[in-house]
Amino acid sequence: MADTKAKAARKVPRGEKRREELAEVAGRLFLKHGFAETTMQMIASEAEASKETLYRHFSSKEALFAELISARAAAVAGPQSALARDEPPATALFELGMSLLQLITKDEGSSLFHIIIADAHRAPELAAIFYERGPGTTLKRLTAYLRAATQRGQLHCPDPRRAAKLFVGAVVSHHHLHCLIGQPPSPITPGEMREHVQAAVEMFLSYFGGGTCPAASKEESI
Amino acid sequence: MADTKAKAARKVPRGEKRREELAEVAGRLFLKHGFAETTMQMIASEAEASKETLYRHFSSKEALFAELISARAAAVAGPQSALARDEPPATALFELGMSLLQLITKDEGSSLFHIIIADAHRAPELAAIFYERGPGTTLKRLTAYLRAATQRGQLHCPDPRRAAKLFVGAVVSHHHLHCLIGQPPSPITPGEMREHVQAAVEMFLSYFGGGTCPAASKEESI
DNA sequence: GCTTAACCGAACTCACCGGTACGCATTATA
DNA sequence: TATAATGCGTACCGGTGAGTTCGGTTAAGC
Repeated sequence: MADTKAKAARKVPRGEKRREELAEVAGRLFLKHGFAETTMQMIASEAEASKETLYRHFSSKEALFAELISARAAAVAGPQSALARDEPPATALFELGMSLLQLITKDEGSSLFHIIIADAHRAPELAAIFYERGPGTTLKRLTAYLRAATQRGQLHCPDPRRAAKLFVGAVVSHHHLHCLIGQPPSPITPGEMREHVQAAVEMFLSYFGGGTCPAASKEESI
Repeated sequence: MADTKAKAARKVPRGEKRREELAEVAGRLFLKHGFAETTMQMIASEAEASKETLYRHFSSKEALFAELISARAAAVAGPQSALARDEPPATALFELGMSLLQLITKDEGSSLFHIIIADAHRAPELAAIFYERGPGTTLKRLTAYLRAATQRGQLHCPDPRRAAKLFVGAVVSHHHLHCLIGQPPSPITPGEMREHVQAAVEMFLSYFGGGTCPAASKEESI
């Protein structure tokens, strides 16, 4: 008798479990539609809950949003394992570039950026958290890697932080803008992605390379 | 008798003049607060007008927004005179980079980007117009310049469009992100800006340079 | 099995905003 | 000076969404 209706079979969990369910649904909707276009009613309906339950677990829409977004901010830092493994520059940079580009063009990453930017004026502290955990962390890791590689003699970066900005920018910028604005025409093939990253790596190494790169120019090696 | 009250002195113009006033105020507010956070009442009050006057001149909020934003989109393409003058690559790229960076960090440019991105989902056709007149135009001009310079033997860019993306990205990306997110810590000094652009130019020329640049590497000059 | 806390649905308050209507003042023009 | 257009202030309509309330229901713990 409890199973006759299609959706009646669901056993509704209580407490923490329910909270997590709600959070998961809310996160999905916020990423998909943005803050303003997502209503508390939408979240409740999608989770087959009532608004009261939602408000019992989260004090306000603002609080819910902040909790979810800041929890996901770390995802934008990506794995970047190649930097940690101290691979040679050519492979480390290539791997980093690819993972960044994939992150940005993937739905989740792009949406997160999109939302943070759209709501930066309304929730600046959230934007700061996002930057620190995401792009800021990436930049710091790459800077550290470049500094270490320079000390090892693999690279020649007198200002590793600036070099890091240049590399990341060259790899990411154009496609990032396209994703943020909503690119209809160019879905970016994997092959195109590899070519772009490869070109950025070669350009970078031609200037900052210390000898490992075959096409590197040897200026005065002071 | 008409001058006793502080604001009573103002002679309110009619017709096209009034329309331009309203448009100017609306544009300022839209750029400052975004589409959703700007109400028609705010615009009317700020212009010392009434809502009815506003609606007499503009059919809807949407139409007003679209008219203003698309009119300003061209501003993001910038002057880029150095490219047109066929200057040597080192100076042309430096000038372009500086003008882009100034544009992006300036209030107006940054806000325009911000709004377009925030409302890309609601007004995709507006985003498309913006991209085409702004960044798209810049990219096309730079690509054309790089191709011409390659034919002149000043550069070696087998794929000028990709090279253009790499250069623009390296110059712009990091600071652009900061401005979009709302950077509290780094207002960017003019000196820092020059250094950054200079570094990007040198990196670019070390890979794509054809001989004019003093620090350029000479590979095979096919 | 009984109690209790969590859950549900639905209706409600409150505020805000886009857009409209109306009555009156001001200005340009003939 | 008469007239029509334009502008102003205010009140109003319709809709929407955040957050609350309440009576009834369901699951978990003892």
